[in-house]
Amino acid sequence: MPELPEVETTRRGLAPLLVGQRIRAAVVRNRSLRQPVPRALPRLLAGATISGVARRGKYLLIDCGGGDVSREAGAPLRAGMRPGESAPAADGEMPDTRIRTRRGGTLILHLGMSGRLWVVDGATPPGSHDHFDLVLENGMVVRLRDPRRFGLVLWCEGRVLDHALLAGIGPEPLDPAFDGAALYRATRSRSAAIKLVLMDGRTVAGIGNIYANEALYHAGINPRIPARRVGRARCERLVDAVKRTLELAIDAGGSSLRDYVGSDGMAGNFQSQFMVYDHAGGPCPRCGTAIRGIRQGQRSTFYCPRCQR
DNA sequence: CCGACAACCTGTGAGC
DNA sequence: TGCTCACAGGTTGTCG
Repeated sequence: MPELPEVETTRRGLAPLLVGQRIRAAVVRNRSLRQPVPRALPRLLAGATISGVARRGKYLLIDCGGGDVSREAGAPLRAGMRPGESAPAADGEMPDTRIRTRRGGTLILHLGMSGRLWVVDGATPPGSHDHFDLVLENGMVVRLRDPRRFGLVLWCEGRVLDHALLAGIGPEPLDPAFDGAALYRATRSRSAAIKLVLMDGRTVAGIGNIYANEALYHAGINPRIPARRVGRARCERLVDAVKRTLELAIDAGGSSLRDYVGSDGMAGNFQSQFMVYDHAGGPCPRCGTAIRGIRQGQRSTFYCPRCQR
């Protein structure tokens, strides 16, 4: 499910619901994801205000930097205290401004192979693979479901783009800085197949198996060609195809995000526009030749042997 | 530096 | 029906 278009679709769905909201609690039911969910996460998140929902590659970044100035950091909400109400300062003392300004940080989420974020109400019982909840003061719950547990839930203080997991990622594919010249430069030393290099996050962020297959089809490039042998003009074409494919998929709401923000949420339907992915043996939409299915780097590759040279 | 491969984990569908 | 196997949208680490 989650490649860049699905993560972006999720981001766009969540952002208007989350930005400006205060987090009441974080619930961790299973810490064993790709990396252990930090033990301190519930403490760090409780009381934080969400100031933004961003994306880098396939990582979702929930900015909790909005200072929590209405109650003392670390102090639990007292029973009966209304959300947003200030805790009274200890008798006679001035409130300590140091602890009233939250340090802030970013919640880093990755959906792995099988992760999804849902918005449910607080009464919805969690399923067996619902590992993490973000409970908002307004009662909404953002729930992470990830059966295979290749996903991530991490916390980062300071500049999140410098985080070890993000620092080495290549340019955003939809950024103007990712152009034919950039891809050409990045591939000169790469003898691996162009499809594998395209899926390598250091080359460009967020291109997974589906969209690597689709973009190479649209560009008319054989996925097995060594990257360094893809010339200037073909790099231009490939970048155009990557951008066009991703934008179309985002417009379609991703490839299979169903009900991710409740029962009336968007249902992505980009699957219906796949030209080659999962179409082995079927006819090429352009020339009718049978789509070929092969293995590259332990992933399935699909291409038209006639249209892609 | 590069590339090939295994590993992490659960669910699903095909074939017997 | 039930078993076994291959494979699934991602990433990281190890080895040669």
